[in-house]
Amino acid sequence: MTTTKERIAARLEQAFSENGFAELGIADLRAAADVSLRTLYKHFPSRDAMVVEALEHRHRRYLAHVFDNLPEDGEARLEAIFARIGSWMESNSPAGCIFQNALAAQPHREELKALLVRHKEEMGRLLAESLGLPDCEAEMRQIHEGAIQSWIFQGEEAFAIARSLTANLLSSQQDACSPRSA
Amino acid sequence: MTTTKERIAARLEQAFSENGFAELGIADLRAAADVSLRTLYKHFPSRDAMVVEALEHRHRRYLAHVFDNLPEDGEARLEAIFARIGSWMESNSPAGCIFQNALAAQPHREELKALLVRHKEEMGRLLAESLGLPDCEAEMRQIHEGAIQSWIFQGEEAFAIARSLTANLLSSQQDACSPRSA
DNA sequence: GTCTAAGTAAAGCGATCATTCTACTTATTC
DNA sequence: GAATAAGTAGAATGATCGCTTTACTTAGAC
Repeated sequence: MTTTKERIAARLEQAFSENGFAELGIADLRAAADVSLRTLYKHFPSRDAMVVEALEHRHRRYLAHVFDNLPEDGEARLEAIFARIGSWMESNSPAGCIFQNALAAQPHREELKALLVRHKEEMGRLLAESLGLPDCEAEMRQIHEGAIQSWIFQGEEAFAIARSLTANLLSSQQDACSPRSA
Repeated sequence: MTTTKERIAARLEQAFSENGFAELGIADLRAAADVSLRTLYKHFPSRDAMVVEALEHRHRRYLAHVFDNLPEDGEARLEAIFARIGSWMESNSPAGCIFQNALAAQPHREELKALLVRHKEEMGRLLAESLGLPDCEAEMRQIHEGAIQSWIFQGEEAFAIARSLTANLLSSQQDACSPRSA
């Protein structure tokens, strides 16, 4: 059972991801949510709250898409992860990472920055964990970030490059990943 | 001699980089530019044009900051490049890459996307060239992107990681960089 | 069958938006 | 010293903004 609020959040997420956070007014969001203005404000007290809930919804959906039911084998897993990220961008992110886009629209809102940081940290943690690189969270965070942000101008090639940068990382630092202060 | 238009463009660039592109109205831009409304519109026919000119100004200034008078020695050069990018972010980009932020605010404006692509491609080209990796433009574009976009949540560590990813790239592919379809 | 909760449609609110316009000042040039 | 160009200050415009409110409908629960 999906509640009304969840259904609205899903539609808001999609609307924001397609059009960014600056151009959509309440009238547009209402139309995208396909509810009356009164119902919209009943579940979300303000436009700012709609942004937050859309990001929360996005976070859950992205993690599930990338990490649920990954293959056991290490090499196949590396392959699968970047393939899934690629398919996500293709079908869900025509304008890039919506956490970055939300913060770009309101750079002084600490709440949005906190959501961005939490999202990116969890991605780095799960990526490093999934690939057996427990000491390379920061590296994986950064390769992930480079891949999805480059996708806008690099296209699918971005994920092949991310895979090869990750392979370099695996072969160069099989034991320790930390000596970055060199 | 700097013209009035250049002086205004520089101030608009700074205002946009500090506050993003969604929250600043014409009144704010006028105040940041420190000119009258009439003068502002005399040099820039619309708010959209102000955004474009600010990005053009940014592009020139960033390239000069990163690539002018680099050391000859290869290792020192690698060091210097990421140090300069780091100092740029520190003092010029409190909210991240303004090309990405401008497009995030108006994702359907092809003009802004074209400016972003041109900027990122030129960065990849000059980075690869400077580091003696002529076949690794795409890789350097992506490492650069990962570094500056991670800076928001990763801080200065992002540039140490970018340096080490670049070092991995140098040692793994000293001759050819292209076999990405593996 | 009445009560309550949750929904629709849409008018109204004051504020703010980008842009244009009027009236005036200052500096330079011929 | 008149003409021109480039500047200032700020009022006016009509559209749009986020949000609230009124009036009405629908569907179960007891």
